[in-house]
Amino acid sequence: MPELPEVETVANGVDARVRGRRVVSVWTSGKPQTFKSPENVIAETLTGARILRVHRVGKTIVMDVARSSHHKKQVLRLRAPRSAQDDKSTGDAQFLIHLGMTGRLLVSQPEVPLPKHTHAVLTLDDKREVRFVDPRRFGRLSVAAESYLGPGAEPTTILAEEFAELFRGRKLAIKAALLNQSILHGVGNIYADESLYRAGIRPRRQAGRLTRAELGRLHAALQQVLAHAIQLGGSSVSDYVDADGIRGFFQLEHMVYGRTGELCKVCETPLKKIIVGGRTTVYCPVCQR
DNA sequence: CGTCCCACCTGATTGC
DNA sequence: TGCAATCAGGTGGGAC
Repeated sequence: MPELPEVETVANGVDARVRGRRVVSVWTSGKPQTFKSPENVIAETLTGARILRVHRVGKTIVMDVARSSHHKKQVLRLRAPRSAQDDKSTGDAQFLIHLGMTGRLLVSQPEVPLPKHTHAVLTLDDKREVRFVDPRRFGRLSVAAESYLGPGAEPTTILAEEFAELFRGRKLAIKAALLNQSILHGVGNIYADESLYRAGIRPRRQAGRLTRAELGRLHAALQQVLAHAIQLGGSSVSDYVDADGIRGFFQLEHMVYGRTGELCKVCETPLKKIIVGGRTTVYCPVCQR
């Protein structure tokens, strides 16, 4: 379920429900590849911690927590070697949740049965549970001591000049560049195709060869599409739901994604499907040049 | 280093 | 109905 608008919707929903609560216990599934930090480190970092807020960086959900001083000592003792930097740390930490393709982060009453493929449960001081559920197990959980910023630029706030600069000299296709999280973070297959359509640019065009005008259109289209999708709670393509179990509505606004062979809503030409950057890509051969 | 490609998983849908 | 093939919102590591 996971591009920037969906991740932001989930993060905001979880934030509204759990901000200020304390984590009293942590359970993890033991499926090794789900955990980027060792499971015991995740459990020990979060147990007893207060949730300060939940937000989004790129496609990653970030839960800021404050640990008690007693607990902080325990966790730091596990990390060797210790540095002076660690000793000066505030005792705050972050729980990072990447949803992969099928991950969900849910806040549930304890009597609601655990869904199949649940990989982590944080029990809160009011008995409710934050649950991470992920059938395909492409999602990842970790904890970090420092504030996580992510590798790429933030698409919702980047200025047009800086945006254009990201693609200078790049030989890869513009669609592949949009998907590359170390260039720009948060954009995935849906919003790459939708923004390229709205900007009138073919997905296979070399990123470094786009004109300044085209990059200006792409910057504007991408920001509009992301803002509109966030407003509608994201796109529910199959089973994506927010923290309340409610589907998004941006899928009703899709012009190309998932519409292979259907007619372009502007010129009525059949939409074409190609593979770019290893991903299915749909575009209008007439409207996109 | 930049770019490309495939493996990593389960489940839903399609096609024979 | 049954079973195999195909496809899916994403990455990360290895090859070139």
